[in-house]
Amino acid sequence: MSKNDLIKDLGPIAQRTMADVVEKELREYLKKKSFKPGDALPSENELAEALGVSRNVVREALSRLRMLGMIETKKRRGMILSTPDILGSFERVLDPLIIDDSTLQDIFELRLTLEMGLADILYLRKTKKDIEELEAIAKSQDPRGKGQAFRINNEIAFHGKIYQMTGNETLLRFQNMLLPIFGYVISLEKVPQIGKVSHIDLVNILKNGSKEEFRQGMLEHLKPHFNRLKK
Amino acid sequence: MSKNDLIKDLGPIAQRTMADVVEKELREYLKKKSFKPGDALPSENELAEALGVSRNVVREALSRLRMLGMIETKKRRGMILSTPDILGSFERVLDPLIIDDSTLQDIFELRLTLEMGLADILYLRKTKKDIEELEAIAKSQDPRGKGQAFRINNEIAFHGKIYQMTGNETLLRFQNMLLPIFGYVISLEKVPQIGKVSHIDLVNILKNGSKEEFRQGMLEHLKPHFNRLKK
DNA sequence: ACATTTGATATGTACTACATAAATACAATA
DNA sequence: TATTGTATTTATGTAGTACATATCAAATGT
Repeated sequence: MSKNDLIKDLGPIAQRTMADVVEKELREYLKKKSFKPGDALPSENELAEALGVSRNVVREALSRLRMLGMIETKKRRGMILSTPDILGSFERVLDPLIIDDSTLQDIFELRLTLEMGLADILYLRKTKKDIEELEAIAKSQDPRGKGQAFRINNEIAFHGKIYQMTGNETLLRFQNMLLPIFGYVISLEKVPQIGKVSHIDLVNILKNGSKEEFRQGMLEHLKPHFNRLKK
Repeated sequence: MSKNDLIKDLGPIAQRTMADVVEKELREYLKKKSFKPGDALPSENELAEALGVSRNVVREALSRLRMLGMIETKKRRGMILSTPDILGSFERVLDPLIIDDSTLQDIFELRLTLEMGLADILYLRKTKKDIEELEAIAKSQDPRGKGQAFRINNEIAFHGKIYQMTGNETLLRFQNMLLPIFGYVISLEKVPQIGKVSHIDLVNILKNGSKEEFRQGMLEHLKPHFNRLKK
């Protein structure tokens, strides 16, 4: 039996450190006690004693929760529970360089999916003012091209504006975080492909067209990217 | 001048601890050195000395990176860089109870957006076998209802299967993580609303209908949720 | 050549010590 | 009385030491 087979069957034993255990323990503790944001937590010493570990270990666990924004600490005042920024932790990890190819591809598709699903909420919330701003962005795009950098920035501005028009702050931030990865995957292609439907076309649809037309237009706009997908 | 005005003008000073700084420093270090997964890192002592902080602080920072899956540590062997599970950290924070209402609403909309955007990739990858499995799930739903719990589980199974059919592992996991929040927001409503298009209808469209028909069907299916959205 | 022992090394954990910030109480002053 | 200054206490932030443990590598023995 080869070593690889063994690894596959057994796998490495995930040896958890005390910090891992304490982190989990604390998380469950917070949940069980149903603390609300702003509530005070026991002191580090109390936690250490209660858990039977050194204050060191407790601090490592707390450091993690602090990074996630689940708790805030103030000197003397102690620690208080707070509402985490759910995308904050995401942001830290989202670097094309450290993510494996398969996941990169998945995220690429995730963004395409979002883009295609936006129409309904977009049509619910779009305002005249927003459309005008979007139009300004679309028109600032010189058809003869001002170089690669400008084109990419314009692309980002346009699609970013669309997300912003949904009025969904989380969605906007999320897509902003996905951008580097999207850009990275695209950059792997040699020849930049451009869809038949331009930004200006999309703006015009937004002005006069229906949701379905917009969705169809977006699909055409993103066609080169969809064509890239593997079956 | 009122206290609130003062807070608005000045705001609290965000005091960063050494662990915060070191975490950032290490992250940039890893990036700059362009380490690849598997590469060995300097020891804790070396890092502490180089940064001019105690090993304690370094460990708190490393503990965070370890939680994110960016590094793995083995005794004596030292630390190695690894590819983080991008959704892992997300999972930790995604609890309806600790997320503020506005973000909950955003995530609710995010899932609706995904659902509406799935059609293209779904039609690219769907197989006959998958559709049969989906049909089995849809048919297991007794129209007279077997109680709330069953209905919810069936709902989850059906939509989960659709995500799985896209062949996008990240997307599937992502939606699984969004489920509790989706469920939570729905549970706030008194009367459960059901769309005109049923699961079985959707399966039939998948069998014979076009992408656009599917999207329209999904919209009808999710209509009650869309109606809930605020303009 | 192979098995065993030994030593060195990096992480994991514990403990101590002290600086620092902040809340509280209390005294002092206008 | 209200504000300001001072002292005390307390919890976090940081440093440092010590040691257990696992593991790699080299030395040793058969």
